[in-house]
Amino acid sequence: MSKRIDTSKIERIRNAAIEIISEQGIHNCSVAAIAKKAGVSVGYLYRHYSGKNELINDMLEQYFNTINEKISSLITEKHGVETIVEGVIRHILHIAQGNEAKIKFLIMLLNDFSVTIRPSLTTRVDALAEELMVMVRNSHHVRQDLFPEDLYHAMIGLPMQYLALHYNQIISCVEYKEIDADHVVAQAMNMITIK
Amino acid sequence: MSKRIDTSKIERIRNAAIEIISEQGIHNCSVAAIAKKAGVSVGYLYRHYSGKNELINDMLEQYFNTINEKISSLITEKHGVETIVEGVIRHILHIAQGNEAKIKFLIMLLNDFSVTIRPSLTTRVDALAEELMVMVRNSHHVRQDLFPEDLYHAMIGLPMQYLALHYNQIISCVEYKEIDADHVVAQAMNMITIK
Amino acid sequence: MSKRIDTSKIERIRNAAIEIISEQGIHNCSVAAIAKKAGVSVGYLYRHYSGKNELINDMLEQYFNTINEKISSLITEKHGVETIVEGVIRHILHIAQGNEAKIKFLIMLLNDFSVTIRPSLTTRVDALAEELMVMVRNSHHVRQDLFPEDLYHAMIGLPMQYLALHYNQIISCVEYKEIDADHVVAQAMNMITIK
Amino acid sequence: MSKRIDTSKIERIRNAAIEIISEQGIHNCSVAAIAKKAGVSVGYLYRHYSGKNELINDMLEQYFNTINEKISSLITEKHGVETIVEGVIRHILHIAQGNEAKIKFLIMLLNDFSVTIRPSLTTRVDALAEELMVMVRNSHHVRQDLFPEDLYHAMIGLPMQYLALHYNQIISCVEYKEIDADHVVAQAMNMITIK
DNA sequence: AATGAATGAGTATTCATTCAT
DNA sequence: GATGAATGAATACTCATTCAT
Repeated sequence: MSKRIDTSKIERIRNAAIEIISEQGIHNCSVAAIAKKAGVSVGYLYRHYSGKNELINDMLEQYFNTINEKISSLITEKHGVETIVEGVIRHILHIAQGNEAKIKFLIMLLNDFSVTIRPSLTTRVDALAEELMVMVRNSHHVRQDLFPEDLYHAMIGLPMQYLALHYNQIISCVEYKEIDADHVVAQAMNMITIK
Repeated sequence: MSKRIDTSKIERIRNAAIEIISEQGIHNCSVAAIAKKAGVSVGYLYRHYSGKNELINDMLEQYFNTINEKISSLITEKHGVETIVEGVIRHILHIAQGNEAKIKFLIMLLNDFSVTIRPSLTTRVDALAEELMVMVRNSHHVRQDLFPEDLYHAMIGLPMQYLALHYNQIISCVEYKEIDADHVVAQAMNMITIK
Repeated sequence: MSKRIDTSKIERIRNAAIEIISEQGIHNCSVAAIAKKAGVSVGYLYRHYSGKNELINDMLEQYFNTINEKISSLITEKHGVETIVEGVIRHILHIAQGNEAKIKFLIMLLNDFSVTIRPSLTTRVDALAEELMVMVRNSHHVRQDLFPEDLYHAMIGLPMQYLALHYNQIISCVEYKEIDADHVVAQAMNMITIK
Repeated sequence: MSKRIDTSKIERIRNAAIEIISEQGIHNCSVAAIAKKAGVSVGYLYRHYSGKNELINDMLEQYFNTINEKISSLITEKHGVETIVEGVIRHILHIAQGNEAKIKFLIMLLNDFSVTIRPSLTTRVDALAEELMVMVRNSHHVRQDLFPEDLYHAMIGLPMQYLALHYNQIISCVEYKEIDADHVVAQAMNMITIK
């Protein structure tokens, strides 16, 4: 083996970070704790990230980009807006089933206004939103008064909202029920399609 | 005046706290900074709250309860579900205009899963949800397949989502546009009313 | 007793700092070690100094100023240049006898060019130098080609040089001999008086 | 060429080290920074020096020895004490003009009492001092009450003192003036010659 | 009751040193 | 021989909490 960056270590760092953050919040998540959980030295972490902030921002960008890639691939596959929205919602709920921490991390960070989102991420989201808006204009079943943000809410905000409620339990009756993907998709459709 | 707890001091503490937290996040908000901004001694703060956590939880409960009270009063006024949903949305967006920090604080805390929501709050929300569900069942215009959480999302989650996007700027084009309350209300209606 | 800044604690911090620094150097002198040696908490230290740098700079200024004050008082007492130079030399050697660490600290700091000397200190030294230069011009026994820096070297640099050699032992034969104040004074006189 | 230690690399390491140390102090000079500036791997550095301390001590010895060699060669050339003292002073000031870092490094280290000077250096200095003292005893123009340390101060301490004041700017008026070698030599002569 | 001085555990980050390649 | 990735102890500094006044 040549001396090469051990990607599994980086992966372990990321996993450790989202697990700790999703359970204990950004504050209460120390670099030392991440390193320990990842089975990596603190110094190693700092050789790959310039600091805690960069690590978190990188992860936010990377994980959000998995959603962006899903959107991208659905666009490439020539699906219609409705199918794309449905696909993204199911994708997000699917991730949540396999890796609760990942989605918790995303929801927490997107709603922590002390975190500054990188321009590179915004740019990418903007570009996708624009592509989708073009499709909207060519679609008969989709409301024509939609804004890019409406698509964002239908595809991403809505499923995340359902998940957040599931996690924070502010309505207790939701507790152990699985989230019904069909139901969330139906609500999203209500938001974007013509009655 | 009798020797009573000086509510104005408590109020100042709360206001100082949400302002600092909404701007800099929970972890960059020190108790000393809150006390200083509130013009109160650190010791005073600790005589009324057992610690930083209790202060934050108290505030979360109190501020969320202003929304609950709005719902309660609308129910008392014998409005229908749709009117209530609309009223709550407009209420939230109205608060946001007058006191951005308050809503930012609520959004941040409701999406920080390291914060444990007090049973007393959950109980209250559950009770209101149940009352609303009863109204749903008696309403012809409202979907009968709704769950309590759907009402929550329509009334509270949705406007907060619009605000969050406004604050975190993950779609940049939303930047300086004011949030259109009518549009948010319309989307909420799409979610809960029969087409 | 009223709540007042405990000056003895500050004094203990300073003493701890010069002792550690004079023995182990600026690097190798940690804030924690200073606090521990002073019998004070780290937090206490930080309530009085904005950081390690400020502490060190403050001490440098304060200790150098004890020399400045000596010069000042000798000027006020209407002594001639030669008497002043002699007085300052004896003062420095006297301090060294009672508190080796203090002088070691001063010598180390004045010769560590990574330490930036505060303008307030420079200003004071400049002013005293100017006063002395006026006296020089009115004195018949003193060389007229002297620069302010020559006075500095005669009064301060020279005794400190003798002490430094005593401490660093680069000439071993000096080792246990006491520094002969008369000898140092004589050398200083050779530098400033007319043959 | 045979497999021999690559002296140019060692030289580069030393040059890198004094440059960084003279600008930023010992404690802000990391081994990694030295190696990088020298274009050498950290591991290479450690194959030749047992650690940072040894590197610094070696450099101190080597650079101080360039002065010793100057003294030695002047002795060999049969110069008198006065000529030797003058020669050394001019040598030091000359080095300072061409390589400020080298002299700064020497001054800093000689006045940092946490640095232990190696016996090998002390021995050499003592030997030279003894040789010079013999010359002193045979010279009519030179004071007979001089100690070895007086010679040290006249030759080495004094010019370094002038340079230190130039670097630390504790008297600001010295700022941009070049150091006048003749003046320093004259002061040294005042210290060692009979009036 | 009210204050804010004092504490010290906890944090992010750096860097001398080692050692597998 | 050379390298530089990896380590983890050490450091400056912060801040929730306590308690004497």
